[in-house]
Amino acid sequence: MIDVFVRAASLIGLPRSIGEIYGLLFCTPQALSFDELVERLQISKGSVSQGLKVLRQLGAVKLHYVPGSRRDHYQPELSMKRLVRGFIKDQFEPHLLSGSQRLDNIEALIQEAGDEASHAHALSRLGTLRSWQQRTRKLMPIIMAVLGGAKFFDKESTDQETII
Amino acid sequence: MIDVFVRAASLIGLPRSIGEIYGLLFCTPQALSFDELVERLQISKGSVSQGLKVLRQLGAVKLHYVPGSRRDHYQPELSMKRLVRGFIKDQFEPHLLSGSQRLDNIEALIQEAGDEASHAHALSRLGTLRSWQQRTRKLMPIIMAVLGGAKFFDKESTDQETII
DNA sequence: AACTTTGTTCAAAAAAACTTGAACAAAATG
DNA sequence: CATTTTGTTCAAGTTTTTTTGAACAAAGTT
Repeated sequence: MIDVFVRAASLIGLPRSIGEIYGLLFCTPQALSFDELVERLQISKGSVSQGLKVLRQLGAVKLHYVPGSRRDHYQPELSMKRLVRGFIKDQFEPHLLSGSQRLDNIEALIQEAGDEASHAHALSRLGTLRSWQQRTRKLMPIIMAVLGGAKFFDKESTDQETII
Repeated sequence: MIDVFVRAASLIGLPRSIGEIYGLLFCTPQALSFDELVERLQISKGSVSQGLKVLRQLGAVKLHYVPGSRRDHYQPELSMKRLVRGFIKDQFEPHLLSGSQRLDNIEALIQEAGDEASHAHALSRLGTLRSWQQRTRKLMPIIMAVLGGAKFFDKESTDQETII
């Protein structure tokens, strides 16, 4: 079963160890401590520390207080919506934001150099990029809405425009 | 501008060279031949060959016949919808399909071993995985619909099957 | 305060991914 | 049919990413 998460992790560009950690937490009934992860997965403390750091950043694991123990215990986030949101916030949004800036820079560069004809083509392609970016932005909230179980697509509102 | 595509490529787990190839095709007004890609990007024939192979598989480039030339010429796919569809078809769907199988295998394993209590927990988590998978499946056509502007979600068919 | 427990950091080692280039195949040309 | 053009394949080299483990910091115990 852990293997499912190792594959999923690699699918979204995360290292094997992170898949293993989340996978074990997902499978295990109780919250697990740092040491238990190291021991049961047979990976180094360094990997577990780094892996948990990333998983916390993504919001994929939560700290869970265990009475009578000084160690941190971890539980997996089980809400798909929150998992996806964490991933998008952490991995996609930064690129989208810096992307806007970069496109503006490119526009400036186009103005500076090049002949008439290539100007026109370059601007046209820049327009394509901008439209892609805009559509990506529009898509995100829709994905979140679908995962959240919101009822956007019922008989009352079948029109796409009202959805976006 | 090519840099934009190099970053985008690495974001979705594709190597730099592929981003460069698509990026150059995207920027250039005319279709480019194999040789022109090698020469203008200063990368090896091997990389260009491999890169074009992947881009063709993804449907991200199209062959473009140039009269009087024996060489293959390439043009970029500019429709975001087709680009995304190609990516999903090639990179996601195989995982989803094999994932279903794998989950069935896991269910069989759960039946075989383990005590009463862990049984219950394992089955519960398996259910979570199945629900994630199902929601992912439902999401794909919605994404396509938003990108394509097709009106899939009318009163007659809100069901996923009719869309695919 | 000295000692133990718990977890982080980071340089070096190991593993994985990517690129190169030479050998090879396929098809057109002379 | 030999030769040239065009593109693919794949083993070896290079680069990048991931993992390890030892040194370190922080905080709790005795």
